[in-house]
Amino acid sequence: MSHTPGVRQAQKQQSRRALLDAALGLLEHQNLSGVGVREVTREAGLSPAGFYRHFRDLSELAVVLVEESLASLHGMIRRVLAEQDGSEEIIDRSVELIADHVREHRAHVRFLARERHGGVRPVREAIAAEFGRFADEVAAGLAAQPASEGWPEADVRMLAELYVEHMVATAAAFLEAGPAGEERIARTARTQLRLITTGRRHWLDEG
Amino acid sequence: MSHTPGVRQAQKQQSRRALLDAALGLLEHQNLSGVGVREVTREAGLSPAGFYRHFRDLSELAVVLVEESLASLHGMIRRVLAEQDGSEEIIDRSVELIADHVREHRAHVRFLARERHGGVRPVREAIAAEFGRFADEVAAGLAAQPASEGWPEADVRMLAELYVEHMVATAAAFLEAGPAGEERIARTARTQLRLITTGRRHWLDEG
DNA sequence: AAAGTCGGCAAACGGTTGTTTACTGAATGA
DNA sequence: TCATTCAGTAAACAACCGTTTGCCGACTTT
Repeated sequence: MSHTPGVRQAQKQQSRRALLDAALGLLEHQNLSGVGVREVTREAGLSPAGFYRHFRDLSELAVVLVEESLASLHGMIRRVLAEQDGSEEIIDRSVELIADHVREHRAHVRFLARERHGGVRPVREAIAAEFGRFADEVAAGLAAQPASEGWPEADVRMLAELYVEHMVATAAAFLEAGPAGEERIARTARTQLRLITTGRRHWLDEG
Repeated sequence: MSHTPGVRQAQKQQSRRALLDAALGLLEHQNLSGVGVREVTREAGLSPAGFYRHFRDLSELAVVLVEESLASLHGMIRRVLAEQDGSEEIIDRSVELIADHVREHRAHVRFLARERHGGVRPVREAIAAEFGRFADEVAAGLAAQPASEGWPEADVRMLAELYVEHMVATAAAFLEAGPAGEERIARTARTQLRLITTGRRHWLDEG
């Protein structure tokens, strides 16, 4: 096989992917500050030096992981917002979606929860930035709902942030709980969402 | 000086304190998985071997730090709950207390936020256990308030967990924000608390 | 077919690490 | 006073670490 352009690039991408996957796997049980270049390359089946053909740094690799992790989360939030209003069913469905997401992307969620306040500045900032965009999107979705009529923009934004924060907390709780405690977490999360929604319905009545 | 019993113990406690303080200092900018025994002893002014006269492990030391960190937080929550009900002023005061606490115990708060989902199992579990006790205390405080009359115990508990989660999130946000963005964080936190409180007031009206 | 590009490798660099060992000397109790 | 305890030490251990170097050989372009 030769003279077919793109083989080189494809092989390189494959190694790159192997590095990213290996790192994500290791990060499920360790901190970013706890994994090393050698460890990652060992797991990926490369030589230590090979790492530097792809990333300058482990934190550079981690920033890529951040983007990938939140891309999948983004898809989820879009599905939630597509449905109508703050009704009872949409709450059940949201929590179920979060649970599914944690089951399917356990490593990504762990990584985000772990490094959100972790010791590596650039990674922390990347996560914060993505979460910000995330809240923007939620805010836009909320603003489009009838329940938000007459709401000041700032209030919509703070509600969005509250929802995002709650979603992250719920996802983290799912992570920690075994399949046994899953239902308990879900029930609590649903009730909390119902309470927040109650507050939302009566927000303009007072103050 | 001699023959005065207790000198030995006192000196040992002093070294122990030095180790704990050194570790806490280092943990302000690094992950627990990122600091080493040698690094801590160097900072504390001990020889590496000296560490093992006090702790078996770095994670054993960290668990002690967890307890110390939450002891100070405990004092804070007691002050908040001592005041009356979910009125407007108590919300302002709570957020102000959180801000103060972060200013005064920055290292402790950083440590908790960082290791809450960190890579060291025993530390994670210690933090989770303490946060649980914490929520218990908040729940007890809430149950004693008139606003909780007629509430099922489970609902009080979930409200307590929501408050605790929100408090932790707020504290973490204060950490990340420079003194400039502090007021923005505080304003958002206050509004969110007001919304939750609104939900609380109308909780029994529906559903 | 020849020349160039470049991803991956082995090896070496100087440095770090956690932990154990045998020891010293001051605080202790008899 | 004398024997004992024990916090702290220096030194050594083998095992790692991140990063750079020079090189090879398969892909790519001309």
